[in-house]
Amino acid sequence: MEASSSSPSSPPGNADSTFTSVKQEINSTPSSPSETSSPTGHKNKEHYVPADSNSSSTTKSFVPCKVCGDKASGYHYGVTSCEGCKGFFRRSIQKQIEYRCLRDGKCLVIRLNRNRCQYCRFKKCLAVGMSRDSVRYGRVPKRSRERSIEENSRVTTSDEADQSSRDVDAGPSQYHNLFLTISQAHMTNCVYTDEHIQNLIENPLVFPPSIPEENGAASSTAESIDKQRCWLWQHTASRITPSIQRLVEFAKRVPGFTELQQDDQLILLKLGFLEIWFCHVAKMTTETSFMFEDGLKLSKQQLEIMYDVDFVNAFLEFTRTFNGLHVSDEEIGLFSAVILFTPDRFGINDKKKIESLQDKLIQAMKFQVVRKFPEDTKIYMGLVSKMNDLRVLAAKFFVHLEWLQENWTRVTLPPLFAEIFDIPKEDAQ
Amino acid sequence: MEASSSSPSSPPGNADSTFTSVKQEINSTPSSPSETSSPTGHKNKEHYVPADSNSSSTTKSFVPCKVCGDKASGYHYGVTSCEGCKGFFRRSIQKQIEYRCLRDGKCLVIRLNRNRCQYCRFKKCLAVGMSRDSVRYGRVPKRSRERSIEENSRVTTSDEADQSSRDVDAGPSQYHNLFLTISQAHMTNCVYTDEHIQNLIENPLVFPPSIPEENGAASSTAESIDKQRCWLWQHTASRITPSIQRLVEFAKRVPGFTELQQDDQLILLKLGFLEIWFCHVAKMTTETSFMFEDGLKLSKQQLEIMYDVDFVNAFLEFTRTFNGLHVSDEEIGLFSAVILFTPDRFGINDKKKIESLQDKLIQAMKFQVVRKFPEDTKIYMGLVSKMNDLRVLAAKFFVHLEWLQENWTRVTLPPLFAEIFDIPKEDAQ
DNA sequence: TAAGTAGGTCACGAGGTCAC
DNA sequence: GTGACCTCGTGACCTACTTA
Repeated sequence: MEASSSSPSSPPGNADSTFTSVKQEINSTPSSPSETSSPTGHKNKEHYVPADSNSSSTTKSFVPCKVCGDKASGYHYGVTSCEGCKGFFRRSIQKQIEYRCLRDGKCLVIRLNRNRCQYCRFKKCLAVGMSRDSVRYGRVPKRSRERSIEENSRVTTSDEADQSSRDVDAGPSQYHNLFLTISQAHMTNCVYTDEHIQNLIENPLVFPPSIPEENGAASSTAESIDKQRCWLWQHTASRITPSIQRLVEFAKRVPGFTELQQDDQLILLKLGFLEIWFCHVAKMTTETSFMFEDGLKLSKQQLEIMYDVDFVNAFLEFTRTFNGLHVSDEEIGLFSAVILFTPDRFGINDKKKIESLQDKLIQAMKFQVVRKFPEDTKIYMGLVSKMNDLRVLAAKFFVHLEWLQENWTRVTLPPLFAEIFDIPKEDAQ
Repeated sequence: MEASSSSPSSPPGNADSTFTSVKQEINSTPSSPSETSSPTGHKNKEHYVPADSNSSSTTKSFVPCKVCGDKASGYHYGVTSCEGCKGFFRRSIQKQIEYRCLRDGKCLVIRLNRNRCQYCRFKKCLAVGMSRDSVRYGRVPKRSRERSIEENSRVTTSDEADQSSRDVDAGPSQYHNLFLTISQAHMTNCVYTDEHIQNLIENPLVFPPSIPEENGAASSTAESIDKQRCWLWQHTASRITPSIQRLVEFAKRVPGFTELQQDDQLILLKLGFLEIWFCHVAKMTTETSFMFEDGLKLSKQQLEIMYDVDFVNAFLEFTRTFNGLHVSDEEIGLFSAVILFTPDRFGINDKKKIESLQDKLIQAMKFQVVRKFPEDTKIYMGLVSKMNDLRVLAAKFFVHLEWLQENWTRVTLPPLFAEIFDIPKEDAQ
């Protein structure tokens, strides 16, 4: 029950011979960021491969736009950016348009909403260093390779094009940059954001006729309970798996992650996923029910069938207190990154590096939260204390996985899901 | 307080054993001119070392393109020029393209904007003497060395290859050439130009939570004031330092500077920097605030914490009147050169030479300003009178440096900053 | 032969276009 | 107004050629 102990899940050990699905996720570029939820239908020039992808992974290297996180088409006005932001910036400076923000001038600019506020989009363009002065004509010098590598490992969004003076200052503005980068990565990849869930259509899970429903009080046979459990896990697994994929995409955009050795990347993802997922789905949870990203709703009773009363109570208690902190989506993103970079996961090699990265993230989170509520460090402290709760909760969850590890033949599990939770697979050759 | 007296700063004395950072700045070629602010990513052939750097300094010899000031790659079409201008000129004469200027045909051609007006770029190419007739093939004769030296000391931009008829005229056109050379150097290196600052994102400095803000009137403890002062100097120093570097780059491109003995170069930079910096940042200053090149904004109250009411008032008064002269960026550049070549700085050896160089600069400035407003010598006189104000202002600033000289352990100061303001350093071996 | 440049090459990005 | 696609100018490198 002590939080500092490592997760009960089995260590990845020889990470080279296993976890093929997770590795695939890490190494392959996503078809498009969250293409699942929005069809922008990219067909950009594929020639923009600045890093040449020798940075431990990412073979095809998806390069995000510094402004909105969409797929960058090249280096425009001094900044790696997409066709959209390039065109928008060009029009803005050509016509010298004055924009105005209808809100507080702090809109988060991501692909999904980049057209909602021109003021904040243009502001972001400038913030990341777009400028007519920074245009680069002609062939790219060979050192672009080194530059992109170095750029990747730098823990900041500021492009190499902008004033070095900004780099001198390792303080607040760096933290804010880090916050923006991670917010963007989170908002692009997570589907449990306020925006995504506001228009959900509830869809309570009902058992099929083949599985007798326990509407009475007494008639619950052990057999029907077991069938229900299968049914519940089936649905749960198919909905957890996309979240794993998205976490991988998120992780790849957290500065420093792709520079870790691949074994460590795997361990962080494998042992961090659940804790992060709990944070994301907290807002989907009420006293009596839990809802997935697609509106599928499980009642508290159904949850208790899957797990047990003890876990469900612990889970509901966590979500209740976590929701009580009133953390914004952006902050949840930053917090997710902090959890991801937990240095003392079992089996980690380069603990030091992860520790220092987490340190930066924690500083950024502290800075962000304290800036928002200067009078009140309660939220920051609350988040920190939640890190322990999450470990405990995840440990409890892992216990219930034992049922799956025994009954894996009765549920069709996506490979990625099976791998991350150490569940045997069909083709165990 | 008398303007003719030397600055209270300690004289450089044995310049050989100290000021290593400043010397490094002087002697080393910049990775690229103002690469800090723009990533044109140069990696030209390094073999272009025409002067072989025996001119007192410049060991690696950055040679600017006569057309745009970018790093020259050699001698093309009779002119020391960069790959860009070489290719541009070749294409222009090959295709016999007729260009047109969308403005008044007087665009300043510097690296940052050389692609914005082909007409003015081509005009500049011709003006500096580019021609198909002037091509030089094959190995460079030994006399190149003498030529480069002579070329450097000549106070003109006109290349040695161009029509000698132009050289006969030592009057107005020479001043205009000097003006163009210095404008180019200034626009390339200074970040406080209109173009750079037009799209700044304001970023008011806020004290971190660890430093209690004095929002009330009475509760300002001496201790918190002191902490605030540290914080303010920290930010200021990290932003002043790049300006010092840029001034060195600027100075190296003012005709005659690199021919001075190194001790004199150091003294001019050391004692001239502040005055020049005040001129550059004047436009960033309003009645109530001051802004750095990256948008970081200090309130008048914060300035008064750093310095005192007297200095802040003097500074604001200077900026107010200086801004009232409505001097253009190019003219600020020329004025900066005039201030740089102040002959009566403490410790100067070759006063005569500096005097004669400053004389030329003053003539050029007068010529330039009077040409612009023929009916009105007020601006010229205004500038001249500002030279005294600047000395007084700098003297007042130096007094406040005493605080830093005592508290240097509490602020992390860049070596260059520490050196130019005589602040003790960690490794005082 | 060695040093050094004109001209060619082609990866790239600015700016324009137009269906949406 | 937006952004996928297009055209064309740009300039980092390269080769061929010139001259000491």
